[in-house]
Amino acid sequence: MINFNEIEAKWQKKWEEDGIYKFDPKSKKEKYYCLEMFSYPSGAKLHMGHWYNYGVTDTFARFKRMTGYNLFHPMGFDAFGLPAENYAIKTGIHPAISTNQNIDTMEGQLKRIGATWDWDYEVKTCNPDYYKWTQWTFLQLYKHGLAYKKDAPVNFCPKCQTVLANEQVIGGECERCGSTVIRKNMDQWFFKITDYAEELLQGLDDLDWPERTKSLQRNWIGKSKGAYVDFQVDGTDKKFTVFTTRCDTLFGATYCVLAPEHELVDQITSKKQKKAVEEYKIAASKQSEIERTSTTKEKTGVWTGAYAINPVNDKKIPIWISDYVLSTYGTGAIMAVPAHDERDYDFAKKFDLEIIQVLEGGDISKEAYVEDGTHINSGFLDGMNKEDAIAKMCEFLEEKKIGKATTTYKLRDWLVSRQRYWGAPIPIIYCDKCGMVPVPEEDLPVTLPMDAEFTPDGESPLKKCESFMKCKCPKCGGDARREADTLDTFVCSSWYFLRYPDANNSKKAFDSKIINKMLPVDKYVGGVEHACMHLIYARFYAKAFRDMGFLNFDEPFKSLVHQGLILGPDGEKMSKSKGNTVAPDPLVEEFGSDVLRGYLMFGFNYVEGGPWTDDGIVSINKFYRKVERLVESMTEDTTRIPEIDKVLHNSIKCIRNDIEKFQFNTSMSKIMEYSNALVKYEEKGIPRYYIEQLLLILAPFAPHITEELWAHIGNEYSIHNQDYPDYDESVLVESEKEIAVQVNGKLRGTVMIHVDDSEDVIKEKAMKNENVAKNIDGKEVVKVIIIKDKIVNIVVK
RNA sequence: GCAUGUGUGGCGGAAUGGUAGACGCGGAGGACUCAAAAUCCUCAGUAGGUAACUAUGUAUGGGUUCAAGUCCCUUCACAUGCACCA
Repeated sequence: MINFNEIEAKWQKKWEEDGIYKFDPKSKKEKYYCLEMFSYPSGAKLHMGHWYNYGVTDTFARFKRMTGYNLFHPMGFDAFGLPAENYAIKTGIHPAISTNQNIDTMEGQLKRIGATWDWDYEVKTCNPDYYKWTQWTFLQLYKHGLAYKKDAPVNFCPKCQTVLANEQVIGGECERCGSTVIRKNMDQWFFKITDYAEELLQGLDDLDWPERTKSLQRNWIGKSKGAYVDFQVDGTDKKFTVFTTRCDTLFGATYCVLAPEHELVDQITSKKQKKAVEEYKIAASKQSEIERTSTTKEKTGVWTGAYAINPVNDKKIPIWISDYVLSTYGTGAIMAVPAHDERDYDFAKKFDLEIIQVLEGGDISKEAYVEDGTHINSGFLDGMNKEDAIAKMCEFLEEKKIGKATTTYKLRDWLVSRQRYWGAPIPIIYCDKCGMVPVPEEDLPVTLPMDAEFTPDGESPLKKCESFMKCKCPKCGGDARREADTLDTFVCSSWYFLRYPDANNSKKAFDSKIINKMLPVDKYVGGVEHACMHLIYARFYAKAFRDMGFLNFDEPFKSLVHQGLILGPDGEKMSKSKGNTVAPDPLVEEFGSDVLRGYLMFGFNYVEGGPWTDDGIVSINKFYRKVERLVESMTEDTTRIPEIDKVLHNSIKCIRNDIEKFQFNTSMSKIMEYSNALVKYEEKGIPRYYIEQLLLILAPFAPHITEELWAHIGNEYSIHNQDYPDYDESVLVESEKEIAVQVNGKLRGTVMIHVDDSEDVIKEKAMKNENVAKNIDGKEVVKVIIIKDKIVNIVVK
């Protein structure tokens, strides 16, 4: 019996020495860029999720390799970030040291998977030779007006002591530590991702991505078509603009609401209302985001004492402020149509404001009518449906120059400043004379100092590091200060897939000629949790750098797959606190890497995942032992066995088809079917050809075992350089076939038919079947449906 | 509330509108063995029947079709995301 661990170590060493998986840029074969999301070296250990992601995807990569592609399959580390820094704060070990230690351990563990990664192209984002180019990408965005600094209300996590991107705030809480995020005004760097909102949305349609992920991104981008409408404040020359998706209901607008933060509030508030308004504003600002946006909360608000003029009927309508209007969406001001909007209805009822019905239907004395209906009480819109009324109203507004059709997005610009140490410094210099000056490209990288004090206190750690902060202005040469914030780690990971194919280029971030040939990534595999962060940022980067002329493509990931989640044996998410984690390492020790990989492929639907079972892995072990036994029964007989040929070719056909769909479980089951067919001939001995085919079809699934057995039967190294078996359709054509016979759609029997049988013959055979005859006896045959090779359905009355 | 996805044996999970439950785990029976392990063979959705077979069955209720796990509509449950988004 083979000792799986021994042979795995042996072959891994040999593969590495021979460099058999090294990418050949000069190859004539078509490239295939297979990429897993790179790993974050926070914990020192690889977990089951890594194995599931990397081990299984490697089988796919190997299959591509054996089917004639020039495989490019790199791996690297997303090495900057908070966890490493927090770990450092706790232990006192410098993040540079702990991160590199973690990377070393993880590399060792990754290598035990026996994957086809080409480590020559490895990328570590915390190395200066990488973040130099991250900084370069920042400068390009800056140069093209896509990076800007702004004093703005931002999400601040009091525990992590840093600002967060919108994408990192989950339900008002910090994505990392769960603290309640507070809002704070700070001077921050942003990337103008909103410039690409429409393109990011449109581009989704053509991507081979899971529907769920596309829907998450669509949702996040949050396109909404509507109109701006200007309202004059009565008795003044001031006006404000509202955003509405239903400008057709303007005749039903009986009041307006401004967000408490709206700039006009102070200017229009009457003396009498001043105190109430001030108090309300203070109360609103004290609330956390969660309290403020709770849907169950009762409506609150205060009248400003001012009136606006409804532009369609010149009616005076009161202007209120309320926290149910958000300053961050639309214009921070709304027109309220209480008859047809639930929120406005609640508000109007509470404060006894007028309600005018402008759409037919419902009973507005009880609740808001939010369905569609014919317009009433709406002047020139009366009798129209929604679409016509919206069009007509937009026309009216534009003609009168008091509004226009527009589109808004929920997507905000990407906030990239972080008041943390372990990240790429932002390459900007502040000079008293010249102002804000970008670091010249030739001065990159702006090196992260190793001796900074990084205990967080709300200030950027780098600010306290004089040796870092002090510099000369690149323009005038005078004394200047550096930007003390670092870049969000998502910036580092927004372009790493562009670096890989040209990873060792010391002159440029990447050579466009190479990148344009090697990208887009053909298959990208990773967790769904990145749907609205990494995956949207990376798309933005590709589009921005296309517009700068660096790239000739704009969608970095043509085809995307999310692996499911491997749960604990109890069906719950694995977690240390629940004590239900299953670590891969001991399993590799016990069964070997091929067996673990095998179970991960066979035991789950890849995109769904599911609970771990120990029995499952044992079954794969059993299966590979069976393969070993079959190999032992090999003979040099050269005869062919038609019965086995049929199973073999069918299996190959199914596997080739299923692997493309990431259906490793069914692929494995087809290999099992084939080996079951061989078992029948085990005692007589199995001809060499069938054993070789077995090893070849299994090779991407169990790379070490098949390599060993391939050598064992005296074949030339390496099995992984062989072509993957193909099938012959003609072998699959059967002269005789059993098909089902139904009577009125119910199965009543089966009959053997011959390929040459005419429909009449098939019909006759079907009718003659004993049980079928019994079921149609005494009834009138209305119709006989014959689907060749599949089924006969006899319809009787 | 909105969006997306999921719902199939004891379990993991299969099924281009065409014989539901492939493959595997677990289970029962048998072969080999002094015995066990390993291995091999057979059985198995559920109910009834010795059996042939019959009924029933893919969350729910309806529909389209000669034929529905699959397509359409209703309801329910679970998961994920967004959420006072005007």
